[in-house]
Amino acid sequence: MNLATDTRTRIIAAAKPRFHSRSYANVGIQEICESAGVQKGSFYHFFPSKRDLVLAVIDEFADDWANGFVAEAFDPALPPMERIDYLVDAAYFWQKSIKQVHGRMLGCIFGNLTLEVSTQDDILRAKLLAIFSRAKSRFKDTLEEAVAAGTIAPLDADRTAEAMLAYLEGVILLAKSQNDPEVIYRLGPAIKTLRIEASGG
Amino acid sequence: MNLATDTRTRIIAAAKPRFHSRSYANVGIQEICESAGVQKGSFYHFFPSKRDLVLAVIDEFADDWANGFVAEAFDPALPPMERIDYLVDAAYFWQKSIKQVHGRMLGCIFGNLTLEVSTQDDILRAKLLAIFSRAKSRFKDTLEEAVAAGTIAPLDADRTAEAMLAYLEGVILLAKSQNDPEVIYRLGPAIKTLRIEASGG
DNA sequence: CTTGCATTTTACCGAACGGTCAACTAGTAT
DNA sequence: ATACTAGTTGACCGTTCGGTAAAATGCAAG
Repeated sequence: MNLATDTRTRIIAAAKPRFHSRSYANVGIQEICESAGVQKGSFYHFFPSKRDLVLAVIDEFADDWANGFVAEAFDPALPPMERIDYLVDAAYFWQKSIKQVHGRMLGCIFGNLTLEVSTQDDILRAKLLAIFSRAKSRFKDTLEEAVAAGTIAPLDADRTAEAMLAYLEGVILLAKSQNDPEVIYRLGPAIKTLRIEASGG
Repeated sequence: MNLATDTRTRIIAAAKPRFHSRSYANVGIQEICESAGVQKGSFYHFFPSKRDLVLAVIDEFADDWANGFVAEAFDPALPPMERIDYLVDAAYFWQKSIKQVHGRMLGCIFGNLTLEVSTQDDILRAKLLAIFSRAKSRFKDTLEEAVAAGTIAPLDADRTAEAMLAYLEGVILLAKSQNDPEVIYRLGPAIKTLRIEASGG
């Protein structure tokens, strides 16, 4: 059972950087198996299909984030709006370090996959949507706390949270198009200028 | 020559909706040829490679936009900031009509392709980057005009333009993840709240 | 010692991939 | 009439795709 778990783990570990740096369609199962030192038959013992693999990969990336930068950024000890700054900074430094190692800016794997597969696979789309929903909730809670603390004027926290998430994804997209993480540094802080007013009371 | 031009045109016409609704890697040349009623050998008479086809497809989409909604939106007769509203509205209505016909929100082809291929093909990335650069310039000119007219307070027009473009792409990404163009309607107008202050005078 | 189960190996499937090639057709210019 | 050229055809290349099936292996419980 230890070995088995290890095989599954190795498959996911081999798949993660590949899906991140290329695309879903462009990474083959054979390549993943070779890199993980696993036979293809073994692969299909653990994953019914390629889609199930990418589902597991998405979960791992989400966990990495949740336990890493996101946990640091949304630290209740920080003043609410500083958490948002922290998150943007984290995205910047992460992309920058990836570029230093890999030579390219890889962007956000959730955004990448969303644009590639969400018209073709509703299960994948739903999974990605759930990730974005959680992210939005973090922003929303933070905004509500900031309003309660009087740090910012009252607003529609739900919509503004969604807008901020959109902006962050858009900034990373533009940065990827320039292969330059400095775009995040340049544009990221403006996330706090986004506002959607509360409607009707 | 008329017939030849027609073949090339038919190939591009067949390719456009496919690249838009699926992805670069997921659309094969064979499928495009079948849909266009063209033999594969004929395809390679007009396009040296698949990449050259998608380059031509990108150009056509860019022309469609430039001659369509963009020309309407950035009408000098409109007050500057209303042009930005117009563009967001245009994106909304376009995505909505695509969804009505196609059943799905397809998003922005430039954003889609950027996230899919820009780590794998620098020529495609450069082409996409050029498209984004032009879009940014439109925003920038508009912002400068608005500042000159006193409609908005002075700001860093270049960076704010880039931020607005990023936001628009991000909103479309999020809308695609929900397969719901209403996201654009909901979040789009907040584009005007984005501001990056001019640095150092 | 044996049964049973999880895991692994190996060979294989049909289909699709991007791209090539030589032969052929048709129109045009000399 | 002939030569040249743009366009078209259809067969073909080797490779890779996601996925399957059966046999072999290892291990643990009865």
